[in-house]
Parts: sequence; structure tokens; C-alpha cells
Amino acid sequence: MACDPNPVFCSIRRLKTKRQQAIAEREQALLVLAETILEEHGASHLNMDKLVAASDYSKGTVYNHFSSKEDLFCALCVKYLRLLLDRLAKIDPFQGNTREKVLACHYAYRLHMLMHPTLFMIAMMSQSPAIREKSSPKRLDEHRELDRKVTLLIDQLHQDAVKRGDLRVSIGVSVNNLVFASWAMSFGTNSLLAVATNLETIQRLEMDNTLLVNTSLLMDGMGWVPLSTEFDYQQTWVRIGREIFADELKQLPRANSSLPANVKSKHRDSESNAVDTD
Amino acid sequence: MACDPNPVFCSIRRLKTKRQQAIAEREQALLVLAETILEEHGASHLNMDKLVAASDYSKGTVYNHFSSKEDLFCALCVKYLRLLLDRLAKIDPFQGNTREKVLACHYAYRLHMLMHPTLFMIAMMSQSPAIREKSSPKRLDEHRELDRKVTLLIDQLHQDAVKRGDLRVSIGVSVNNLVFASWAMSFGTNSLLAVATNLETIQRLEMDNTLLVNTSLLMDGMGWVPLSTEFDYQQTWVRIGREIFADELKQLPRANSSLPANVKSKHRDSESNAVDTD
DNA sequence: ACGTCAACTTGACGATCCGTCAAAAAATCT
DNA sequence: AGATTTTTTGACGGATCGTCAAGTTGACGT
Repeated sequence: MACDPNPVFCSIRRLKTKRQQAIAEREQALLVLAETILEEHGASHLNMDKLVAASDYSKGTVYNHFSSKEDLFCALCVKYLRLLLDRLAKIDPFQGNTREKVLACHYAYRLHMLMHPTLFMIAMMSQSPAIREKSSPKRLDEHRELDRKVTLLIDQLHQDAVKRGDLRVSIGVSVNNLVFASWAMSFGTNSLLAVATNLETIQRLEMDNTLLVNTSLLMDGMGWVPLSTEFDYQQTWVRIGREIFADELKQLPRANSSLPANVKSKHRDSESNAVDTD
Repeated sequence: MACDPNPVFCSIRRLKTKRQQAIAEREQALLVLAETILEEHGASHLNMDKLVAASDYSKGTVYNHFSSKEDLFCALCVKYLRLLLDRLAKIDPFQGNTREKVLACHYAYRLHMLMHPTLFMIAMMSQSPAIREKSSPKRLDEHRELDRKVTLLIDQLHQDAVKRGDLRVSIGVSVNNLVFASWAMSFGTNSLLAVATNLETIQRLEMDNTLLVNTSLLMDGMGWVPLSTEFDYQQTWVRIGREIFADELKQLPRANSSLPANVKSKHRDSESNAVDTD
């Protein structure tokens, strides 16, 4: 931790010496490697020994980067969050009313999860105290900072909506409440879709639109105008995919896609209620 | 330990022999033991060796009950789900409109989570493929069956609401969608409250009412009458605690309670707010 | 060029945990 | 009682984690 006395190097970046620069790069390389293992063999097969074996370095060196397996997971989460932030940033120039903007965030979140299903699981797990208490404080700080940034961004969109009069806060329900409700709905929907694909209830759903439906219901409940009865958010949904995330959608394996790559005709009609129990 | 010699108990269920009965009881005892370890030392400290050491049996015997660590976790989930079903069953006699009934389910779900925070985490984790693929098929069946029962129950309440005209399904949105949205909101809210207590956004919330607020927003969005503007669900929330779950609330440690143990003086007016009739 | 020393790297090692299996013990049958 | 089946036991092998003493490297002053 000996800080370089040379003010020039010290001030350029956080990266003080060339050496530390190299180390930082190695860390990124290790993370990429970890991701590869993760995606090829599943979360349960990612362990330190394998990572060490796959890398050009020794166990001690790897442990210099990640103080524990849990810390490695946490580092992956951080990377995952960074990527999410990038995706969210792409929304900025999108033209639309305040509600459409937030819808785009939900879209981004879901898309992000679909593109990194394993990382999403890891990110979920990593919230557990069991993992957190074994991660390095430095990493946890980093994680919290990114979390804060994401939250801030969503918060801003809600604040804007209030300012413009599209969204109204009442006595018992603050903007915070609304942000949290949005977040909870998005997280809940994504988690359940990711995790519980074996359950009947979910199998009976049309996955394509589930997140759109859920968030629309919620935002209608908030009284966020224009309501879904006055505006075609289905169209917005498609537009978001086309205008913001065309690249990502191309990468997505079609198999279990849960976002419409292009417009499907709305063939849904009469028999919506029959939940036959035989 | 003390198999009940009373033949009445032994023959009631379809447990064939006295021996098998004893084995089944031992399994329950082991689960209780596992829970104890879980609650005393946290999820990460529950492992087979410790469970074996804490029990009166040998490793082989324990493995006769649970084919793997993951299977043990799954068994804990099953127990957790059974308990949830019991809690949900208590709602049946509760008097109220269709929306109040569902609200009671949300209440039960949150209460259940608060009473078994560690188990909730385990239940979340156990959905991951990593764990599922290592659990015994028998156990997974059991799990799925219970899941089905819970879902059915919630489904029923929604169906009832539709039948009575309190809740309307529209073209693109089936009852299934609505059930799933409810579930997602409940799960999302509970997960985030449980897991991310370190995040600012959450700290700024009044935890007491968060689930009530979130589900109210959602159900308003569904157009589930009476809307929260026409009915005091805050009062219902308190009534649910008093009339159905008084016992459970007493057991709850006050520290981090997120449900009103008793009516806090509603300093927040009875005059006019979002949850009041205008 | 070269010596020095702090920082970095290495891999063998001890500790923990998982799950198995042959042999012993207990229960059940004949 | 003796034979047969079921259950229990705990030592063991294998996987993985994280450490640490010893070795290596490279930045820096001379």
C-alpha cells in the first residue's frame, strides 16, 4: 500500500505504477476466464482450483486477487453490475414519455438477465450473508457503490415523472416507495422466470410479455400517465428492442428468448380464464 | 429417541411398519436439528459432518435419509413450504372481500419469511439448478406438489374474485398473468427486504408497510375493487395481524419486525390520504 | 552494472467437507 | 436357534479451500 510519492503517476489514474496496471489487467483476464468456466460448466463447477488450473498463474497469485471464492463471486457481480449500468446508459437518448423510459429500464434489466443467466443466479446468491461476510470489504464497497448508481438512475426517472406531473405521490406513498415497488416487481418477475421454470403456473404463461404485463399493471396502479389503457406500451416494448437493444437481441439465443425479437401477432383472446384442474 | 409406542398414532398414517414410522420420525428430528444449526450458526455452517456430529447417528444413517447435502436443503424447503401452507390455511375463515383475502396471503408470506429468514434464503437458493440436480427425485416431487398446492390456493382466490366481478381479466391478461404478477411482487419485495438491507433505498423505506404499499399499487393496477382509494386496507393489514396471526406475531423478535405487531398509534391522520376515501 | 529489499509468486500442505462401502449389528423370517 | 434381510457404522478416498515459508522478480539507488 506504499503510495507512490511521485504526484504525476499518483494523479493520472488510480493506477499508480505500470506494475499495478498490469495486475489490474490480469484481474480482468481472470474474471473473463471465470465467466468462461461459469458458462461452459455451470455455477457449481466454478472453483478456485479449476480457475487456477485454467489460468497461467498459481494459486497464491489468484488468491492475491480474490481473497476467497466468495470474493471472486462478488467480483463477478461487480462486473455484472457495471455491464448493467452500461446497458441502462444506452437508454438515455431514447425518445418517449417518462413511463416509456422506465419501461426501457425494465427491458434492459430483463435482457441483461437473459444474456447472463448464470451471472444473474450468482448475483442473487451473493446477496446472502454467507457470501457477503466472506468477501473483501473493498469489493463490497465497490458493489454498493454500483448499486447506488443504478438506484440513482432509476430514482431520477421517477423524480422526473413526478416533476412533469405524469406520476403523483400521495401522502403515504413516497417516490422511494414507488422506486422500490418497481424494483421489486422487476426483480421478482425476473427471478421467478429464471428460477422456477419447472412450475406449472409459469409454464402456462406467455413468457414474451410477462414482464411488460407485470410492470404495466404496477405502473397503472401508480397512476402513471399515460395509462396502459390510453397508450400502446406493447408497441413501445417492441420499439425498445429495435431502437436500443438490437445488437443484444441478435446475440440472444432464440431458444428461450423471453423478449420479442419482432412483433408477434396478438393471437390471445377468449379462453383466458380456464385453469382446469381436471 | 422415544418412538411413540402408542399404536394409534402408528397406524393412523399410511406408514407401514412400526420401524418405518420410527425412521420417518427420525427424519423429522434430523430436520429439526438441521434447523437449529441453521439458526444458530447461519446457513454456511450447516454441513453434513456437523449434522452428523450433532445427531445420535452415524454418517451413513444420515445419508440414508438425505442423499446429499442438497437433498437435505430440499427437505428443509419442503418443511418450510408445509408450514407456509398451514399458515395460508388459517386465512380461510377470515372475513373480508376478495382483495382482503389475497392481502392476507401476502401478509402470511411475509410473516412466514420473517419467522424463518434463514430458511427463506435456503428456499431461494434451492431453486438453482446446481442444487436441484443433486436432490433426490422423490424430494423434488414432494416439493413440486407442495408448490402446486400453494399456487392452487392463490389461484382459487383470484378465480373467486373474477367470479364475483371484483377482478376483471382483459384480452391480453389472463388470470394466470394476474396470479403470477401477485406472486412476483410478493416474492420480489420479500427478497429485497430480506437480502438488501444494506442498500440506502431500502433503509429509507418504512419497512412496516412496504409490502402493503407494493401489493396495493399492483392490485389497484389490476382494477381489483374496492380500490385502495375506496377502502382502508391499512386497517385490513392490522386486522389480519390481530385476527389471524396474533400467535405468530408474539413469537416474532421485535428487533427487525416489519409487520406492525400491534396498532401503532396512527399518528398519520385519519383525515385524508391515499388510502382513505376522498 | 549491480546489490538490495520490498513486493510478488509459487506449490506443497493442512484442514474441511462430501459421499461411499465393506463389514458389523440389528431386525425379521423360517 | 439359525438363516436372511435390513440397517448402521465409521474409516476412507477424493475434492476443494485457503495458507505460508521459501523462492523469484523487478524497481531503485549507488
